[in-house]
Parts: sequence; C-alpha cells; structure tokens
Amino acid sequence: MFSKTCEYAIRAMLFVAQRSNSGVKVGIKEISKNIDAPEHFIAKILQDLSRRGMVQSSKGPNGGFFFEKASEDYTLADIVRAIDGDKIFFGCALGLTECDEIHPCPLHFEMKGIRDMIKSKLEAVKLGVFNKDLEQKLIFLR
Amino acid sequence: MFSKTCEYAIRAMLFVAQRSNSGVKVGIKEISKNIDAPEHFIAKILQDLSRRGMVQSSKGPNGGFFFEKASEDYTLADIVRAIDGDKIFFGCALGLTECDEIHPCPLHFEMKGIRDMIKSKLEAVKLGVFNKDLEQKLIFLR
DNA sequence: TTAATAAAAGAGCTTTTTGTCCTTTAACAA
DNA sequence: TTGTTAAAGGACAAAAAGCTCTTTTATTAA
Repeated sequence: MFSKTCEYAIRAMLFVAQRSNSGVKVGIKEISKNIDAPEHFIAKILQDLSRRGMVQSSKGPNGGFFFEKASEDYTLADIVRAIDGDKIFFGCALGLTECDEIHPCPLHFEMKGIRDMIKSKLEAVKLGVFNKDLEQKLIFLR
Repeated sequence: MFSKTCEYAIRAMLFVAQRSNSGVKVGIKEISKNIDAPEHFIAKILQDLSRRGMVQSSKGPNGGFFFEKASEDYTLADIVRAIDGDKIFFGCALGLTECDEIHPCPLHFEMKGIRDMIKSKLEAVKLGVFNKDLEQKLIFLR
C-alpha cells in the first residue's frame, strides 16, 4: 500500500508528534528505537520532511526533531504525498498510463471508490490525533 | 497498490480470457502488443501462472495461451495472491510485524475496512466477466 | 574558545524488482 | 524426418528501493 520509506515516515512523524506534545525534542536514536526502524535511514527521511518544513529540527546538544504548533495540522495524506506522490490516490490499479471515465481499465470504477475512501481517511487524520492513545499504549508504532 | 508484475498478470489474463472465449489461442507477441507490456517479461509471468494451472498453454504452430472452461472461474484475487501474496489483504499499512486487534497500529481499524473491501471486490470478479465489455471496447487493457 | 553533541549532507552499498537475451523443448506440418 | 513455430527455462542486466557509513555543519555548554 505504502512504500517502506513512507511507512517509516508516518511512524516517525507520529512519534515526534506525541513527544513534541510534551514539549520535548527527540533525537534520531530515540525515534529509531521507538518505531523499530533503521537509524540512518529514518535520518534521511526526516531530513527530507524537515526541508519541506513538515517537521522542525535543531542541531547540537538537546537538539532533535520537534513540531511547531502549525506542523501538527499536517495530515497523513500530506506525508504520503510528500514521500510516495499521489499515485495511490489517483493512479490506475492496472498501471495504464491513461485511465479515466472515458478510457477506463476494467477496474477503474471499482477502484475509484476505494481510492477516494483512502484519500478522505488519510486527509482527515492530523498528526496530533493519536497522541493520547499512543501515550496510553492503546496503539503502537512498533 | 499491486506490483508491476501483478498489473501485467491481470491485464494479460483478462486479455487471454477474452480471446479464449472465442476459442482462440493467443501468443506472447499478440498479448504483449494488446496490453502494452514487455514481451519477455509477460512470458515469464504467464509461465508462472501456467505452472500453477491458472492458464493453459501449448507449444508449436498454432500454440499459445488459452483457458479451459474451469480456469475462467479464477478470480482477480487468485491472481493477486499468486503473484503478490496476501500482504495487500492482511498486511499492516504501517509495516508493523505484529498488528492486530490487541496490538494495533494507529491505522489498523481505519484500514481494516478498506482491505476487506478490496478483498471482497477482487474475490467477486472472475476472469471472464469483462469479456463482452472488452470486445465492445467499453473498457481497455492498454 | 574548545569539546561534545546531534542533525545535514554526500557517497556508496545491498537487495528486490523489473526487464532482456539466448538456448532448449515440444508440437505441428510439409 | 526435417524444418518451423512458439512456449519453457536459465542466466544475466538495469533500475529502483532500501539501507549504511563517513564527513561536515550548527549548536550548546563548560
């Protein structure tokens, strides 16, 4: 469904969101441990998201990744779009380059609804909404 | 959503289904042209599906791929399972190795419904159902 | 102002996926 | 039986995805 990179990205961002909520910055090592993902790899991914302004970072002692208030308004759909593009929302399930209402693949109409559902669900989920459930260990990132 | 291999597989099988319906065997070249896919690559894919008995083939002049009656009862879900496995139906959207009702990832419950929909839709579609629409060019494989 | 810390950046490696090519085997027809 | 056709099989190549390592830069605190 998502690329591995995108899975890591979402898990990392949700983790930073939760910790950032308590006013703390988190380093790569801590993120890596808590979401069970390769350290250097998620470093790259967060670097990328950081350049896009979707997460903030600071270097040096007590540095790490964190969210400014506004950043918590990003949705899962934003992350997916940043990492995987919008193929999952609009691409053809059978890989046709042209696939739409007037030139549909056999699954076009069946899949339309599913894609729309995925899109609207991911667009409805802001990064901060899982903070409490994560803290209470009702849901998990690893 | 599906691997490229799986996209080709579905398109190739739907094409064979339609032609086979008219009692004709189709060669790799013709399939390749009609679904716009690399010749040698889909040869491999069909070889694989043929070994599994999901499509029939014969060598030599007038040889090619075709369906025995029973083969038209295979569903798109069967093809997907044969090529990509059942990750798309049961895997965790965020890539957790353990993700279920008692140890869910943040998206577990949201995604459950979507996965079930995909599964039931693909399981409902037998290979032959598109034959007429394909013939009438209401839907396309390239 | 120096040492320590932690992210940024760049280069490179490994594995998987996708795609190609060549030889072999089976079927058929002349 | 011999030549032609078309799939089967094996080996290999290219590209993308996933992952690692090392150096540089910025920040902080002693």
